Amino acid sequence: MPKSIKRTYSRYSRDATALLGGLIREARKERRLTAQELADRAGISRGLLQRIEKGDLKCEIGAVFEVASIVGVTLFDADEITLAKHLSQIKHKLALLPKSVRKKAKAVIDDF
Amino acid sequence: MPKSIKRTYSRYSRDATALLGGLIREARKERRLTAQELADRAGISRGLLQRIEKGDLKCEIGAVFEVASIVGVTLFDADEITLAKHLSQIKHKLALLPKSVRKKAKAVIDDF
DNA sequence: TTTAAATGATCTTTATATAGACCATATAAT
DNA sequence: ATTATATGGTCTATATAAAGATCATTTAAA
Repeated sequence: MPKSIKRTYSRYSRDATALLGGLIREARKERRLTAQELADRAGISRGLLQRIEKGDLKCEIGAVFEVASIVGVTLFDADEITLAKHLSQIKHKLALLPKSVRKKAKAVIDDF
Repeated sequence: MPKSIKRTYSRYSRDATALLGGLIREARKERRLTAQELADRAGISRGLLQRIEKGDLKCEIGAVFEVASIVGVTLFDADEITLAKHLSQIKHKLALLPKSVRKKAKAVIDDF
């Protein structure tokens, strides 16, 4: 990372991450798990769980999804079977699409 | 990070991340954007976009959500208004919950 | 078929996310 | 009210994610 990373995030990204974190926190409390307990189960530190629940955009998605699934917050509101089905469908559809996206070589000069 | 991080991920986390990446790739191609173009728009490198589309669990969630929203892949299948509403609802519900989770001080000895 | 472009992969450098420890505060239960 | 505990924050060391460059391969279009 040569130049320091200063990403900008859209409102949607910020809201979505904050909502996900809030849902996780709510689900954790409903299940009466302490932050430390949930962090242990997910194999992460308590500090990272705090950031996830706060909606910090700079957490790795794997850790977020792991915590979410432990407390029952599903992103695709899908059970495993449905999720796997969606996954195979996507792979199938992607196999049918062109492998690479090509731009038109030249713009059409249509106004002479 | 004293000890090297070797996280384990559940099948759900892996599938969900892979599905999300696949949906992003599909949406990108439908919109006829090259990987470089999408990466530029999201303010990330092409390499990171590649990992996101492959379903790499170790990408920051902010970058993933940003890319997803650019190509129109919504996680909460919610427009911004609905998302904001959910967000405020969550905050409200969290305000009503106990601030900290407490364990019962002592186990009940119920078998004498 | 030819060719230019898109993709996939690898490597290096550097910024940074994370673990783990610590401390202060808040708070639930006694 | 007291007290033990959960939470929130800070700090340091270190593993690692990301940028950017490069190269090979694939592939869509001419």
